[in-house]
Amino acid sequence: MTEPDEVLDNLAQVSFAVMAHLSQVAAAHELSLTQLRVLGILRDRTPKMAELATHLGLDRSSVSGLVDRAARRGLVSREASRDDGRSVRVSLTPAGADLARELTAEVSRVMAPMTAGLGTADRTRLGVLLGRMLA
Amino acid sequence: MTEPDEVLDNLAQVSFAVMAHLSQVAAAHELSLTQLRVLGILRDRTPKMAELATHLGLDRSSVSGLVDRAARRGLVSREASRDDGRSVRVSLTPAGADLARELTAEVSRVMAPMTAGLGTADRTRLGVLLGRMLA
DNA sequence: CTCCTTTAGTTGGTAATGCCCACTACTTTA
DNA sequence: TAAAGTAGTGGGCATTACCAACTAAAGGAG
Repeated sequence: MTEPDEVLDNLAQVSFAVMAHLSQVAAAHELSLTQLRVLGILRDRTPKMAELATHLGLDRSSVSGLVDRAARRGLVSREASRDDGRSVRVSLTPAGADLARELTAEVSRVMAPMTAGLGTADRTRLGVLLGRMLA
Repeated sequence: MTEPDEVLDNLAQVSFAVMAHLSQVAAAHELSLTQLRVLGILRDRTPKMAELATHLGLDRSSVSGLVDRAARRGLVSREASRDDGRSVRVSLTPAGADLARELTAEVSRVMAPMTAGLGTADRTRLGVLLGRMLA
């Protein structure tokens, strides 16, 4: 086969499409893709800055500014950790949680067409296969 | 079920993992994700600036600088279109083509572990399902 | 054939991203 | 208690990507 690898190629292609959709939703709310991601992460977590950085695959200093800007918009807040005077926990504000919910719904809506061509069974199968890749 | 949508959720998750891998390969060669993408696109195309912009989902002005920087590194070149004195065609230089090949191989290598947990049959099935989404 | 409009691309200005490095402040270890 | 390590911030930098304004080249209407 001359194919570099069809699965990986398709996977990359689809991933770019997903990113385009996510960026679109983010942009519609004046957010960057990273900010959208932050809100998504904070939906079910309250990490320290360093943990958030690891999660995002970014430098700590990058996350500082990121959280700064999100905080300035009233979407997240910092709370000093009581057990460790150095750390800071980041969490969603009520407004941030509202926005996160809204974004989640909108992402579902925007991404839905991507799997529209698959039948119910195939959709499920895809979900399982993707889930297996995350393990 | 409280799940918003497992398929889409997994898809987004996997997509971020893919992006992380691609970014990693790009960074190893002092390239941004977008630059990597440009090289990938130019592997089998010689688009005009506007076409490249559409393909990337970026503004024309963004692509100008992008191509500038890639050209400064000797990876791509601009050629004036003969039939339309306004357009410019972008193509890979030999060095750019070499790098693109190398990047392709490296991406395959880096991404391979993602599908390692799937058997041959499931791998193929996944490829088909993803391919169907691109149609 | 000349105007007028449209299209292709670049430039300049701005905000955000994300890196590295240096720094402060608080822990932990020795 | 001193030294080493860890958490987070801030400055400096190049890049990214937007918009708006611009130049140059086609295309259309009269």
